[in-house]
Amino acid sequence: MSQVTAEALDAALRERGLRATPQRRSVLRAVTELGHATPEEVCDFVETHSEPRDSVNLSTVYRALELMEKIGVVSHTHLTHGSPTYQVASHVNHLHLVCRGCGSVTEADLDLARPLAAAVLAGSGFQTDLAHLSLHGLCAQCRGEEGPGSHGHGHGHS
Amino acid sequence: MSQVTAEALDAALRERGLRATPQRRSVLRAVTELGHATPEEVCDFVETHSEPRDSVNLSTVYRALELMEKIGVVSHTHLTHGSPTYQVASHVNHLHLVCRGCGSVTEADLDLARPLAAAVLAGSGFQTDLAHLSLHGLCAQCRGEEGPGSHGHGHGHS
DNA sequence: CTGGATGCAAAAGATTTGCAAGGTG
DNA sequence: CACCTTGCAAATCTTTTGCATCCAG
Repeated sequence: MSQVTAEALDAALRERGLRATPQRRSVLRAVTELGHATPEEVCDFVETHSEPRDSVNLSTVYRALELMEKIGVVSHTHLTHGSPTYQVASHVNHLHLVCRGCGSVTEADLDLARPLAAAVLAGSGFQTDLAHLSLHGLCAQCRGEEGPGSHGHGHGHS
Repeated sequence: MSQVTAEALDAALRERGLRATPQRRSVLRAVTELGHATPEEVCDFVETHSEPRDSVNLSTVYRALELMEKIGVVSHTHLTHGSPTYQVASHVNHLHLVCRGCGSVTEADLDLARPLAAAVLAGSGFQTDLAHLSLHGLCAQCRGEEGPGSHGHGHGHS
């Protein structure tokens, strides 16, 4: 399946004696539709796409995200300096390419990383969790702008 | 070069009209000796390994780290949820393997990731910055403990 | 000397926690 | 009905800023 449904969440929760609540479903829906989002973005999304009375408290979002990650429904990655971003687990068979130029996040086939994971496992006995893998660098567009011939860093920019 | 010396820092700074100060050298030394460290760890290290009067203020550490990253002397990675960790740039030919079990950080040869970087570049035009690459997962030891037969975490699936 | 750098304290964010009230099973 | 969840507010932590003072060049 390529989409985590409310029922799936529901089931996963009950399996563990946890409760299926409307807030948790809202959070999951937000993460699903946003693709990848920080706790705050999730909060905003829910607030925007529901009746005012259906908004979810930020701390509840944090708790829901942490819980859903624990039961494997979502996973998180560090895209930038600030907050971590969450994504639905079914969305996890992609590498995340985070551009330090424009901040964009694109995806690539996870299979590309399997050889690396295999090599690391063979060499160090370390089992890579591919769901958390994100590559930082420059997207095609920003590469053009920063120019290949430059001397490197030091371009003032906060 | 396999080690960033105080003189190298000095030079890199002056080249850009910036000033070489004892604080910046202390920070660099801390990062060098610690291998990888958060701003706070750097601060603690300096405080521990110098006369009390030579300690560096935390905000100075933040500023120094940011500056040194900009001029390419150090680079940072997100090892865990919390603070980012910095490492000297010359120390960058390693992959970081971050264990979610014990929190340990070990290293592996960066060359292992070059094929991946090449594939991503070819496929998406995205130029991976290998200096920022870290893999999350379970180290050999923790794999043994969490054991394949355990109830595990979110291996579930969607 | 001059302008960049530092320390300090306060400001701004991000995340967590305690607890009473509310809702799910 | 029992107990997990939520909302809210306060407590923590982390990172950033404003400014007067200090020091490298």
